[in-house]
Amino acid sequence: MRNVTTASTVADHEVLAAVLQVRAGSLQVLLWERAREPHAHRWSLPGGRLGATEDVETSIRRQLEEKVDVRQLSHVEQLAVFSAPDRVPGERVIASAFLGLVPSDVDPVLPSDTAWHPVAALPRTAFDHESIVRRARDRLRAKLSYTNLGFALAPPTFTISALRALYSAALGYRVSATNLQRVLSRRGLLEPTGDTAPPGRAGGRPAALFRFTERGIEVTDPFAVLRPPNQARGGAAT
Amino acid sequence: MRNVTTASTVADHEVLAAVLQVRAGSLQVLLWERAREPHAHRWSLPGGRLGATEDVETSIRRQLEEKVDVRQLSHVEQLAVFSAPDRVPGERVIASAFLGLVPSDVDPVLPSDTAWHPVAALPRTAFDHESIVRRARDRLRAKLSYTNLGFALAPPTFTISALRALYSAALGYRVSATNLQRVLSRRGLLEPTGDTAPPGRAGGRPAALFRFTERGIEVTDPFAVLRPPNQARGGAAT
DNA sequence: CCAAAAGTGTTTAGTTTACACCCATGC
DNA sequence: GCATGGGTGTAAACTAAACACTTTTGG
Repeated sequence: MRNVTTASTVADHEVLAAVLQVRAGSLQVLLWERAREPHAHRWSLPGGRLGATEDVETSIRRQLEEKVDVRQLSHVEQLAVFSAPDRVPGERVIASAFLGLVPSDVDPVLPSDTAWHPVAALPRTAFDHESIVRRARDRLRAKLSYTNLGFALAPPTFTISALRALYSAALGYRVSATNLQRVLSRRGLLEPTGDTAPPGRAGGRPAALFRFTERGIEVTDPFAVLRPPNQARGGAAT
Repeated sequence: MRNVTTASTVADHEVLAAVLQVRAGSLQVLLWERAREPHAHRWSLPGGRLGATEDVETSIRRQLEEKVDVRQLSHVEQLAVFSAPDRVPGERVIASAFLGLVPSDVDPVLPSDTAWHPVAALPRTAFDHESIVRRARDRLRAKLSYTNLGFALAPPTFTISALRALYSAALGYRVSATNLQRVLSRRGLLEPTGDTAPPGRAGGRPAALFRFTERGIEVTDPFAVLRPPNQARGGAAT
C-alpha cells in the first residue's frame, strides 16, 4: 500500500510570510518588488527556500531578519500549505505560508525594494501571494475575537482609544472603545499601568495607559457554546 | 547567522491524515501497523508521498481511497505542516497533516494491517504521529462549537439523542440533548425529516428524526465578541 | 398503570451592545 | 466657561445552561 503509483515527488520547499501591521490607520502587509522574471515588477511576500537543518517556523523567522528585526515580530503562526503543482512557473515549489505580526509602534528599516501596502488595496502581486495575504488577514480577524492576539498589534503601553483604532483597522469596522475595554478587561487581558497620556492641543481628559497582561497568544473564549457542564469556562477536557 | 546551509533544500513531501470517527461511543482514529523498520510494529497515520501532479488535498484524498472510500469521507481539512528536520529517520520528509472525518454509520472495509483506535488510548505510534492525532482532535472539538461540523460525524438522519452521543464522544464530556437541539436549531442547522425512530424494548416516546440542512462546513458563530455594530451576526466585512 | 425515553416550558445566569451621563483637561 | 476627548453607569437584548414537567410509547 506504500506503493504509490505516482512518482515519488521531491519538491523544493519555500516559506512565505504575510507580515501585517496597522500603519496610518490601515492594516498593511510587507511586500517586496520582484526585479527579475518570472513576474518581474510584481509584489511578493518575503521568504525563501527552507534550509536543510531548520523547520519551517525557524526558517521564516530567519528569513524575515533581513526585513524586520526578529525581536519586532510579536507573533508568528502557520497558515497553510500552498501546493498546487503549477503555483509557480518552472520547477515545482511547495510553500508553507505564515502570518506574522508587528506592533504598531515599530517602524523597521526596509530594503529599497520593500514596502508596506494596505491589505485592502494590494498592488499587482506575484503567484498565489494575494490569496495568502487574504488568509492571513482572515486569520487575524478571527483570532482578535477569541484570543488575546491584540497584544501583537499594540505597543507595550497604549490608551484605549489607540487600541480601538488598532482593532478597527484590523477588523475593518468601527469598534466601540467602551465595549472593547470592557470585553478585554472582563477577560483579564488588560491592566492599567497607572500612568496617563497627556491630552492633545484641543484638551480633553488625559487617557489612562494600559498594557496586556500576557505577551504570548492564549485562547480566551474557548467555547462560545457547548461548553462543559457545571464549569464557568473551562478548557477542553482531556 | 547566515551559515545555515541555504543550499536550496529539496525534500520529500508526504501527506498524512488523522481520520476520525465516533465508534462504539468513543472518538477513534484510523491507524495502520508498520511491518518494517523504522518503527516496525508501531502504529502510523495513513498517507504517503505527494504525487508530482497533485496538490496536497488531492493527494490525501487519493491515498485514503485505499483505506476509506472517498465518498465516505464527510470532511477533509489541512491541519499543519510538520517539518522538524529529524522528524523521521533517514532522508528528510516534510509532512502536510490533515483532519479527515467519517460519519458514524459507515464501517469501511479495512486492510488487515489497519484498525481503529480510541484517541484517548492510542497504541505506541510512529514518529510524530501522536501529536498530529492530538491536533486533529483539538481542531474537531473547536469547530464543533462554532461551525456546523457535526454534520460530518452524523449519519444522513439521526435522533437528537444519537447526535448527543456523537458530540459527547467527540468533545469528551456530557452534552445535554435539550440544549444541543436548541443551539443547533436556533442556528438553523437542523431540520426534522418528519419521520420518527421506533422506541427500544423498554418503551419510551419515539424519537423524531433530523438531518443537517447543510452538507458542507460553514462557520455559524463567526464573532463571539467584537462583532460589527448594528448587525445581528454579520460575516466579516471586506 | 407504571417505567422509560423524548421533547418542551420556563427560570436563571451570563455576556455584550448601546447609549446616556459624568470627568478632567486646554484654551 | 466651554469645547473636547476619556471614562463609567446602566438598561436592553440576546444567548445558553439547568431543570421541572409533559408527551408518547412498551409492558
